[in-house]
Amino acid sequence: MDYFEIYHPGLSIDCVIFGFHEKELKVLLLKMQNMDKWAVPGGFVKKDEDVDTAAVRVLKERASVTDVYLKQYHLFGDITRNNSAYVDKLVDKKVITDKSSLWFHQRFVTLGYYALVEFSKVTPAPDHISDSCEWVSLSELPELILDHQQIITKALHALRKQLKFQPIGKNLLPEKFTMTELRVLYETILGEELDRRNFQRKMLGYGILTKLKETRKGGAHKAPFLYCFNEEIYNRSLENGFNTVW
Amino acid sequence: MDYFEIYHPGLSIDCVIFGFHEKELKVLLLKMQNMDKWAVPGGFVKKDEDVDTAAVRVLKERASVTDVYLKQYHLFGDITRNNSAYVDKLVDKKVITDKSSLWFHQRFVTLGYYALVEFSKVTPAPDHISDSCEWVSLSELPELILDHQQIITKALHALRKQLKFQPIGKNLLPEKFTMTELRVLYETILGEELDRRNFQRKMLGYGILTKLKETRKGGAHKAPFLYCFNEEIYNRSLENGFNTVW
DNA sequence: TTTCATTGTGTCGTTATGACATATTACAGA
DNA sequence: TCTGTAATATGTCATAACGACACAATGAAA
Repeated sequence: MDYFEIYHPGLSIDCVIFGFHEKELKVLLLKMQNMDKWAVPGGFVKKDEDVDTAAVRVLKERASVTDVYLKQYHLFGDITRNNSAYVDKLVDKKVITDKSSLWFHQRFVTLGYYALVEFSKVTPAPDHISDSCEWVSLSELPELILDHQQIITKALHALRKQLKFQPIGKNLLPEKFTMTELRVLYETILGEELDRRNFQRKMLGYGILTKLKETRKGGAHKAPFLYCFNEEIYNRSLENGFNTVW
Repeated sequence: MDYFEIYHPGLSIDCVIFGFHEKELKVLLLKMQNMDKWAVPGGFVKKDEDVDTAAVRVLKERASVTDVYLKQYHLFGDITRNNSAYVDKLVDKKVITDKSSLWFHQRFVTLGYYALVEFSKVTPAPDHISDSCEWVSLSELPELILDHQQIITKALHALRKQLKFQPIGKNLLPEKFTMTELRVLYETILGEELDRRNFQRKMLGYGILTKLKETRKGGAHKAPFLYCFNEEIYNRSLENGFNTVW
């Protein structure tokens, strides 16, 4: 494969995939073959491809993830994000061929996207250049290549900022969910506890939720009602934002 | 000049420079030599240069603007932003040489920055490849090259979003200003009127302003007090944001 | 049947907000 | 010098939003 023919030079894409499970925010990470460091799924932009399209493709190719909320949040373009040493190691471990190392030795800027996906809909599977693919808690991040730690941190901050004035949850929760599950999602992203009763009042005030007749049985306690998002109002709020803040 | 030697391939930078004058939000535009369309000041990223540094350099080289608030807001990477036709015209008009046209014919993605500057501190002056440089009202934008219209529109939206939960004004207003001047700035950016009295109450509530003893005389009316920003609290609010919204 | 954990709903005092009234004052013109 | 004008400084008031918290309801387990 001749990278130089196919791909836009010096530009890569990295996708921070967020999932929510067991009261924790997780990211989907890959481990390169024979390497001991992890990475966010990434890839390159084809010469005749929109960058947004490339991001969707990368998600699909490298993490088998489709149908997600995907958002461009930052271009990482510091000169210090040099991967020469790393590339040599990749060549050494035969993850990439010596011939293609010329491509990888270029200086790259990388465009960061974050994706919100429903945890249960993703079956982590390594692609042909990774030997593992796993959900990892944000609190237990392993050692990451290059500046991927920073890329994840900045994605989280961007997500928090978005949460402040836009609805969130549609791609992180199953179709039906309880108010508590939604609140715990907010608490997890924000990293702080929210009052159960006030949260409900405020959230219902936005009108983005539809209360269902069903309840979720199973716990040794009163069965909570299920909710789903009102697509129309949800999407309108995504566009216009709330005029309030968490 | 051999662009291929010096610059990072396929990556450009465009800076939307906002200034505020006579109750209007303006942007600084350049007109290329012998061309009838205008452009936002832009440039390329050197191979050994951080993209943020490149943005600062571009501002300085092309618009003689220094000491500004500068923020990266979006990478424009659609394949439709093709400039082949435009480049041919540039060659035709001898704005660029035929030799360097190879560089310009590449597909480019462009990184958008917006800059906030104090109107009076800038003396628009065309650089060596432009034949004019002017402040232009957002409401009276001339015909622009490529997708520069979209680049400006998106910058304005990003600025509005920022305004919603961060202080703004330090780089758009002179050191000392009246409450009315600050409010009119907000009104201009938001595109809506705000209640004079409620604005003052809310703004003072943030604590980012220091009321001065001086007043601005000159009008046939009560002289308004002058204010300046409390640097420390202003900067802290820039970091953390307000927990409220305009 | 009792207990427990968690949910549904409501209250209350405080603060923030939007709408608006009134007093103040620099300058212009009589 | 006095008065009118235009804009500012400051305050009031009713309402809405918010944070803190109380208590009843209910599914399942003991």
